[in-house]
Amino acid sequence: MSRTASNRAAPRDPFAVLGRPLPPDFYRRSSLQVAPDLLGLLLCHDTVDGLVAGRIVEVEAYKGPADLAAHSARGRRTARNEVMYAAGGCAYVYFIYGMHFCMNVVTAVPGAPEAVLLRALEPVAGEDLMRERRGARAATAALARGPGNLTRALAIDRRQNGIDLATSELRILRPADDSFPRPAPRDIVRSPRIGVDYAGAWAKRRWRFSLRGSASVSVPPRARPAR
DNA sequence: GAATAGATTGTCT
DNA sequence: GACAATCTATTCT
Repeated sequence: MSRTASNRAAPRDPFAVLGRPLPPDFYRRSSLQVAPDLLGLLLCHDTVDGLVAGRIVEVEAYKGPADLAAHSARGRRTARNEVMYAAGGCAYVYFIYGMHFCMNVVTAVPGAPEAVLLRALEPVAGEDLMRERRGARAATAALARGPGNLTRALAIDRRQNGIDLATSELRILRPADDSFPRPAPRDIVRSPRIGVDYAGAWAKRRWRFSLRGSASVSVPPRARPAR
């Protein structure tokens, strides 16, 4: 067959084998609705070093202005969190503790400052590159366990702040492979968010969502039973 | 196994 | 000047 014209014309899409982007409406909902729906999807980053992808297994919803744990609490709007006020579907990346980046998915409609923090992935592609970036000879399940480790394993930093997650080098995809099925509701665990004790009653809300049984979830969702 | 401290800097009061 | 949507190693029990 010599029908190479169309092949030549089509730009190579390194993401195509992994899955397809989500439609804009997926992100234009409350962070409380989007958060559990992100579980099982793929976060992928294509850089000069190679393509890396992981299955999202742990997230947290932040819903300003009411939510006092959110950067947008009480309607706070600064240069740092400005992108939270944009339309859902882009990345919000910020620097914390002098050494870590955290990545969020902006949700809801323009003007509603909501986001979902991505806390952990199970490696799916580019495991060697992830391990190289993490340095240590870490276990596979731990390569992107925890928000700081996730951004480091995927080489995510300020440069990705505000970019579109459907069209950029950093994307979220619905997996094409049947070996990554949509998680059943009973496999989604709700628990309080991590590291927001300063937010009082808001810290007790179970706005963390994780996949039951995943070895990559950062903090065991259930407090250890006392015995 | 649980608790603690140190690293290190952008952001906001 | 205080502190943060963290991680790791170390030091207790």
